[in-house]
Amino acid sequence: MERSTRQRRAIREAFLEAGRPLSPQEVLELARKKVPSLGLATVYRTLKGLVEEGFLTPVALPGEPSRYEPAGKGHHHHFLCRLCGRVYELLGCDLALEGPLPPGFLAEGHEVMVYGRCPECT
Amino acid sequence: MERSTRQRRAIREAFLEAGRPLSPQEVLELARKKVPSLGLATVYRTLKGLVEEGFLTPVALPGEPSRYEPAGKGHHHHFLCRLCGRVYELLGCDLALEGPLPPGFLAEGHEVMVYGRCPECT
DNA sequence: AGCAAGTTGAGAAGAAGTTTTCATCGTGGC
DNA sequence: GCCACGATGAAAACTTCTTCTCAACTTGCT
Repeated sequence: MERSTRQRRAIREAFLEAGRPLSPQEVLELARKKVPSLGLATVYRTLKGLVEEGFLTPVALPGEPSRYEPAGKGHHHHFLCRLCGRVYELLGCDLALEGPLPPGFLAEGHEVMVYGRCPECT
Repeated sequence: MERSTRQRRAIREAFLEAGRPLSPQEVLELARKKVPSLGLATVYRTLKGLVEEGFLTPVALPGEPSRYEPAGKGHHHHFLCRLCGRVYELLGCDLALEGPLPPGFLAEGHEVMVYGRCPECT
């Protein structure tokens, strides 16, 4: 059976409190505020479990370690701050794409990444 | 001084003939048709050189090894075939984004990846 | 409280892509 | 054609991220 441990609670809370996609390293740092002894292996194990159980979904980015965010949000995209490396969620999607493709191509989905500076790094 | 070798010519030609972004592995396979003894280390060395000299630019994608494409093209995006893994260039950019950002965010650029099936994989 | 079984932390190990090492080869200037 | 020096190929090493191992610890049930 799956147990509720201090570590798992701390990791879940980290996501709810951060309100943005987190990398395993960020999860480690945030959750250590509550459970200082927390190890990286536990973070990875727990992330894996939370993805399988449907609480989180992975967010893949080019040349960066994956982030994770609470699942169940609608279609949206992300913003990566070039200074601090934090990822934020962008609500909605204005992309009217998936029409002007060359013949023979069939679109099944898309990802948009916006790069720039976040409010913290102005 | 920088020499013109069979290997480097083969790698350059691979890009001109492929007409799409190539991964180091793809470069190896294509260029080996002309220089069968070609090694992966040479591919990486040459790619690095071609990027520095401005002939190629890297194309980073989420969870995939970087592709490279001839530099100097205008702003455009890419299509990744989920079956064969090939990347194609999409001309133009319909993205009217970079306006509806939350306050405090400053956009400096963006990337769009479209996923689906390419003509080869229908 | 007692205990079986799941969980944890630290370090080792693994995976995947990229770079370095080094002996040998090839290019281009003379 | 000669030769210095850059380039090559194969394998080892390296990076970065992720997973595994295992002894020690917790949790949840009784």
